[in-house]
Amino acid sequence: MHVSPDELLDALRGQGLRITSARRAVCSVIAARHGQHLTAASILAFVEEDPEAGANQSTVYRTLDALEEAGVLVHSHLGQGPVVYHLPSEAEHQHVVCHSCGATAAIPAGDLDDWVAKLRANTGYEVDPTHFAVTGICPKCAVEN
Amino acid sequence: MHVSPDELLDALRGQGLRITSARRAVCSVIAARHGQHLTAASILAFVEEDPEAGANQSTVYRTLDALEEAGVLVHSHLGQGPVVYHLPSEAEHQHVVCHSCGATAAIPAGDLDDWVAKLRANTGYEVDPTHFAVTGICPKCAVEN
DNA sequence: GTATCTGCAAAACTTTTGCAGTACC
DNA sequence: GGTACTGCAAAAGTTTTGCAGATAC
Repeated sequence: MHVSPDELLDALRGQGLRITSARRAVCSVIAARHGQHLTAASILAFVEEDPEAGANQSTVYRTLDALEEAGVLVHSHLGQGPVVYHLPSEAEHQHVVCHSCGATAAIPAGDLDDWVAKLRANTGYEVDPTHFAVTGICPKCAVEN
Repeated sequence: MHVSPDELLDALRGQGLRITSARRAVCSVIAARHGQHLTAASILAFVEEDPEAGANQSTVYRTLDALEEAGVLVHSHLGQGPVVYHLPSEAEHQHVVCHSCGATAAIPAGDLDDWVAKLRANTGYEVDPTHFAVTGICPKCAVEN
């Protein structure tokens, strides 16, 4: 449930990467907003808010890539918009996006375990069903139309 | 299995839209390449190949939107790249994209029917699992790593 | 005749890249 | 000290938009 910036930084260190103030700032933002959907743009905005940290857009993207490479961050595609980043522990859910109102909901990913196993058996593919959202119509919009 | 350009054009007419040479050209391309994954860029390229038709990029996008609005075309997100367009009858499958080599495979969508029903019962969402692809590792890349 | 459509060009949006300078280890 | 990292600015790739002129009905 808790993730400290240090755990993220350690993961970078573990890859032989250097610890810089920009990376510290990005990791702090991610750890502090644990559980939220963060886009690269929002991470950049939070980082820029901190007067004594700050990081450039490209540095943010490069840091996010490094964190994914280190296995302590994952991203999901929610729709046509930008990618959102999560800590892997939060990835154990699937996103549903209403294509009418844009609302998103989280649904358990465990329901798909059987399907994933079947797919592995039938096709050899090992899939991650949470990487992309699923579109649909939310109950509210279904009633209205 | 067969879709004629006229069926697509009729759908546009049904929405009170006008039939123009640009729309005719786009519909012909889509009907002719039935079963293929078409991006807006490839549709544009095919349309431009026809010396006596032709359409501008923005017209192609606007026509694709109109066809989706009319319910005779759908699009799927295969990954980070551009969106691909299908006729709805072809949408009854799910795409798996290997995040290592980029290969895509089609898998039956019917396997997800139970999950879709469960989701409807539990959350009220009516989802379309085929709109987004699923990422995974293909058997070949799994062996190599 | 008139509302709709088209082409053009430019912008919007997200992400990537090249390069010269800076900072970590 | 040397390699890795950063910032900047520009580009890349896809999609959208504004607007003046053309076209379908």
